[in-house]
Amino acid sequence: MTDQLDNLFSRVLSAKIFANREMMRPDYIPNDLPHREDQILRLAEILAPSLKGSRPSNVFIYGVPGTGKTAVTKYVLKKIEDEGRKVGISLEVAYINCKHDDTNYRVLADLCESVGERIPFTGLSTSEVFRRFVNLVDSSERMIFAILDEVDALVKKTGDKALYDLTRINQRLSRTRISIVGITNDLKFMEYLDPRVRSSLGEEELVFPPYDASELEDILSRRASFAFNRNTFEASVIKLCAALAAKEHGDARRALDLLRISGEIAERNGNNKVMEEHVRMAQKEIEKDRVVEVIRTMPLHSKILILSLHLLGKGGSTGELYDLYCTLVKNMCLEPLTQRRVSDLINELDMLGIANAKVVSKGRYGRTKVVSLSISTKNLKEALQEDQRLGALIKK
DNA sequence: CGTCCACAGGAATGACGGGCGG
DNA sequence: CCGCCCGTCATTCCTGTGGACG
Repeated sequence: MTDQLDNLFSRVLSAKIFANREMMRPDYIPNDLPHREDQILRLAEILAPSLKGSRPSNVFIYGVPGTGKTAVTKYVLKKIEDEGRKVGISLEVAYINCKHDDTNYRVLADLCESVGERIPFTGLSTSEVFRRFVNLVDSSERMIFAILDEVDALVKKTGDKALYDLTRINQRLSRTRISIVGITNDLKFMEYLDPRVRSSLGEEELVFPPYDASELEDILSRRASFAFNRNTFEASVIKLCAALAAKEHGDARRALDLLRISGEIAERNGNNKVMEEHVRMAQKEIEKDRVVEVIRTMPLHSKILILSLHLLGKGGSTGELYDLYCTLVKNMCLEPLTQRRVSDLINELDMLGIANAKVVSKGRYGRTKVVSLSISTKNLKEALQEDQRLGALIKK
């Protein structure tokens, strides 16, 4: 054992692939954002009036995941903050990820906290938090930027009340000004909104197009030239990562993850060069980790449902699936959920990409949803192995 | 061309637990 | 400690519907 460990340590220590691994992490904000010059300029243009003490327009930013929306926003606001400090204007930036904080309450609570007020995790009414926020913020003169990242998650879940309140907040403030930057992955997001919110939130709009393969390649090679040591990767590796990510809607985050994990795999294997096969392994690993992690943390009934899906083999109607699920549940001496609830669970699985669900009409023999599992048995096994009873039921 | 199956999926409501102010 | 408000999960009841069959 000691030998093996020594061996491992020496391999890790002698690995010379990464020069600066931090730069490959998804939350790293680089100093240059290639192919986003237009957006940077445009956003800065919109927000710059804050430096002269007037309230900039609210901005709305669209773009599919991994197109640099968050990075550009953070980058520009950081520059503006710096500049504000120089000219002696107090600017505050509240960054809120609405996917993580997807209730009106938590968004407000986060806003409060970012201006320095501790708010109980729960317990107060939402309007009380709102009132506190207004009072606090207006106690002195300042400019606040509220960045609502992935704001579509919030609205889809709880409606646009919070947004409405926020857009109207300026009318209740006498000294402080708030400007809202909304970021969304959903291009049709505006349709969900109340027209009043739409017009005040969308004073300015900014679209981030997806990166194409050559842009991704450029981004990757720039980043890699800092993060990796010299001569540790082939140009073809970068090309492959870019191509794979371009297929996933031009997601730069995905591309960077892919490259980083490829590097890690190469390092783990004791190679001193990243090869194409490492990239392919990395892609499998990313997918596996995602799926396994998601399933592992699911509630029991969802797991049983997945298992039923697996046992059903190649697709089945909700009716068949529900029957199988019920017998499985009863065998475990549990009460089955209603069909209605299961229907929601199926949709959830579909959203997560674990299952495929498609409504099919069979004429007068009804309408149903044909569901099938879209993950490999191997990954399923790994995800369910913690639960003996479920794991044992997996087919060969 | 109307019927009618086998569900989809919306709305309302309830049970429950966490966490606060008082 | 109680009462309040919250979010989450679940149930019940319900209306809607694509298209093969007759």
